[in-house]
Amino acid sequence: MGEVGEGSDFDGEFAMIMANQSEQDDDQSGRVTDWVMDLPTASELPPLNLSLVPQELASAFQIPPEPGRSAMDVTRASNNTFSSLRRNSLPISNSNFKPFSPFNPSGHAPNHTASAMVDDADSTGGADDLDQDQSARTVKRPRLVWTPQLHKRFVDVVSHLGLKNAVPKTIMQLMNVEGLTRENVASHLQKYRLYVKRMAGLSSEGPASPSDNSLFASTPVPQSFTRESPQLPVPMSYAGVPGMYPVPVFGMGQNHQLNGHGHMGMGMGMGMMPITGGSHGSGAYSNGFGPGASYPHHVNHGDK
DNA sequence: TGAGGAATAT
DNA sequence: CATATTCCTC
Repeated sequence: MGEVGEGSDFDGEFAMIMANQSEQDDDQSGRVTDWVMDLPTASELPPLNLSLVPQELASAFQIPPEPGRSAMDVTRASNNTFSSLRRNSLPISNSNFKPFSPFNPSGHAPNHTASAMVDDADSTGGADDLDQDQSARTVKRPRLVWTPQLHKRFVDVVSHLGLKNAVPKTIMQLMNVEGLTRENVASHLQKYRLYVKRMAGLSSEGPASPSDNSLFASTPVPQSFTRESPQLPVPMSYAGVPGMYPVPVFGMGQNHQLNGHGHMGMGMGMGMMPITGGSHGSGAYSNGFGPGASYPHHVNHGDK
């Protein structure tokens, strides 16, 4: 008996990031380049238990005040949904909240939490056996859907890294979104750059096509990009709440091409919300989802 | 090797 | 069209 040396030692990076926020090192000598360390501490964590539903609305619908929800609960819920969406066979360990790995990114040894699992010491007779090795390999990931939220995070990270340092791997790491692969980011980045480039050329030129329903249109591109500024300190309070990272949304497995107008059914958003406290005028929106329709309409600052 | 990035593919 | 995958170069 004696298996599992490291209890929870998945991938270094992730662990590191989380460890940072966990540590109470207020050592901000002003040299910390890693804004990651800027992550809020446990005491600064946005109220997870904040009700997403306004009290008025809640009472109107007789919605009982949300039960105490801890980060763990939220995360767990997300994980639940997530896993059930893809396969539903991942026993969510309700021990600690951390970016679990629903599947491994690029062929990484699956960290066996080892618990109620049979230690398969290479079952020789597994010739035609059911390949339950669908853990990660052999199984194709569903298409990643870049929701406005995800994209927002993406833009935030990219803008903070600077166009120069914004490379897939780094972006992926800083986004720290479970399930996000380098390829995902690379692909998106490619398109994003294209968009930025195109926009830069038309900076203040050409009519803004009202058809800009593009995801990109929803998230303003940092001027530093369209422009050519070295690195203007564009402070941003990144609200990367450890433990409840936005779960990437996936579309349907394969076919389904969505015909021009009319929206497809699916509609699952992420359970995030308090990204960017809203002090900085970076994004502007903080809506909690964007499946069906969200952006086509401009933000209405409350009703006048 | 592995990663970035453009070119293709689906 | 939005992503994914491939291909090529460093």
